[in-house]
Amino acid sequence: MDIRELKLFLHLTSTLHFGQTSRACNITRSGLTRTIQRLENELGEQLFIRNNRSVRLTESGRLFREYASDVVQRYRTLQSQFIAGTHLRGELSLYCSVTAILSILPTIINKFRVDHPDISLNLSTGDAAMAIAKLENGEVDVTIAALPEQLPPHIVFAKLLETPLIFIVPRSSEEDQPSIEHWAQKGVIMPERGLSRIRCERWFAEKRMNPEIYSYVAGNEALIAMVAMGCGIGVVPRLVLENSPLQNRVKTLAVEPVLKPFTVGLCTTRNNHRNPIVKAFWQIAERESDKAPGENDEHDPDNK
Amino acid sequence: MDIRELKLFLHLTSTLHFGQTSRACNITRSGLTRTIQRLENELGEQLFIRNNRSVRLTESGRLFREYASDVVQRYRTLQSQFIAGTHLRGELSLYCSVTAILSILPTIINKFRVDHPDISLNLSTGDAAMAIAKLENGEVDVTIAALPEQLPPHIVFAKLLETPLIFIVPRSSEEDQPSIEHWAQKGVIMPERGLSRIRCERWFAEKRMNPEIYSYVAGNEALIAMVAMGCGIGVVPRLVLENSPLQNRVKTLAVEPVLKPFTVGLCTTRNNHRNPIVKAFWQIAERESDKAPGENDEHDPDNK
DNA sequence: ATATTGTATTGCAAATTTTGCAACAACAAA
DNA sequence: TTTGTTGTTGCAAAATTTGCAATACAATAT
Repeated sequence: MDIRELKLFLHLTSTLHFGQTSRACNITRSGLTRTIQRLENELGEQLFIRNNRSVRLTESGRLFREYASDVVQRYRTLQSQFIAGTHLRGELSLYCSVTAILSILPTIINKFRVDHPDISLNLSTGDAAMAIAKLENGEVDVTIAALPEQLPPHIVFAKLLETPLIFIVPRSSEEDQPSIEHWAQKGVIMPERGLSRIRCERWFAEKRMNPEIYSYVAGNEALIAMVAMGCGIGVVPRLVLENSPLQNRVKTLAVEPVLKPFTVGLCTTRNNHRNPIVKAFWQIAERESDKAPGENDEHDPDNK
Repeated sequence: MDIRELKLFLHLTSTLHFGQTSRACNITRSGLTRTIQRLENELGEQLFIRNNRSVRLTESGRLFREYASDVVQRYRTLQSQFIAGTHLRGELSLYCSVTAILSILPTIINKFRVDHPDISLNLSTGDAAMAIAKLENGEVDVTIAALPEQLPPHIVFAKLLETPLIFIVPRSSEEDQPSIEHWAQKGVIMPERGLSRIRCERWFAEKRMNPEIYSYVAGNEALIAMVAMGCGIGVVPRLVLENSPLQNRVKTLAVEPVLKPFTVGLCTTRNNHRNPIVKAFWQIAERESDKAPGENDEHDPDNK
């Protein structure tokens, strides 16, 4: 019964929906089921009354929610106390994907600079695919980037937000032919590499489509530009599109099923995670993302 | 970072001694070391400054002690709330060894009867060696008895107190010949079976002594009587001796090393542990034993 | 100096627990 | 009936925790 499990429980009490909570907290549905079963077992009390159609909190569940919420709150306080004890001074190097910079980063950094004026931030940006490598060879302390398909075991990850991956087409195109099949024949602008590419290819593969690749480009901005110019259809995180100067030159295309969304979060190595400066940053980031949950969960046919 | 680990940490903050805490909490020293390391790792804060000679709480440790103590306290409250919710009514069957009856049981039962007047208690006593079996075949709900050498995995145990196992000899014996060797030659009154017998035999084996067995007896009272009558030397839990009407007819013999003490505690099956009536009893028992820690830890060369 | 004792830690393998995937079961909607 | 959604479970892989034995280290005794 650790903090993580309490958080899972709390989230479930708010959604009353295993699927939603499991997606929001990046755990499998079965994992969540097992966690709840474990809690119920340890407490010897049923927390939820549930069948496959509805989930309801029991009276014991309500008592336990009070408890869990108190403990989580108390734990946050403890962590602040740890940090408050020492005046931090030094340097923190961050590596971020563009998606990250456009969303949660400004809020975090503002707060961080106020709380820790004597820590100088060293921010670099680049391909999210490099993030883990940069952590591993010690080039940076923390990264904010999309959660990769496979996370190495010695890396700690904390989700900050999620943003859907969407198809975009030129705005000026014929209104009467919005089908994916049509566009896939005309040409696809494919990301040179990275998660979007993997997800995009997998999506076409699952649809058993064999799209015409018009070109490979590196960087989401470049991709949007290509699409805006009418070269074909492309895939970008919605967050990037919303912040692009070209956003009104393209329009999104609804597809079924949706692509697996991007999960953006903090990453660091287990070792770094103990560094007080990193801890301070981590804590602020988590707190800020809790405040502004941004775009969360929704849809995911096979639940990751 | 679950309740058990917090309790271990709290105990260690009070003893500042890994050996003592590990013995008191029935865990190996290495297990305790690992637990503390785990906590420190998860928090990213050093909790104790320690070398092989001294253990000192750090500032972070003090903060964490506050936290741990709050959480443990809050957890107790939660459990009371669970129980307070329903008025319990029914039956609870208990099986106790004599050692248990003589020590903690009266306190527990008094409290229990006040808190749960509508639960009728069904108390039976007998050989501690039968305790586990009686749980397994469902004859009783809970037992209070000495911790056996090997605890089956589906049995839950909660330590209540510890009492040393001591050698006793007739009081009227010659004062000038207190050596074990001498007595071992004169004759040993051996328990017919059970833990005392195992411990006693092991003790002689480790000393490479081959004592003369005068007789085998069943039951500690019988054993004390035999010793009092001058038939030889024997072994009993101190708690039993202290409550024996014959206690001034025998005297204890200090030996080196001491025998491994008896650990008396609650036992039930995992299943029973979820039963509300059992939970109620369990909770009161734990609370009462915390209040009156009785005779705790002390000596144990090779740490169990 | 050197042995001895008491104490915390660590290597290692065994035991236990947790996890994820895939299959399943239950129920509702089409 | 079929289809889709949702929570649960069997099973095996992965990760964690545990205990034992060995080690490391400091203080005391020899």
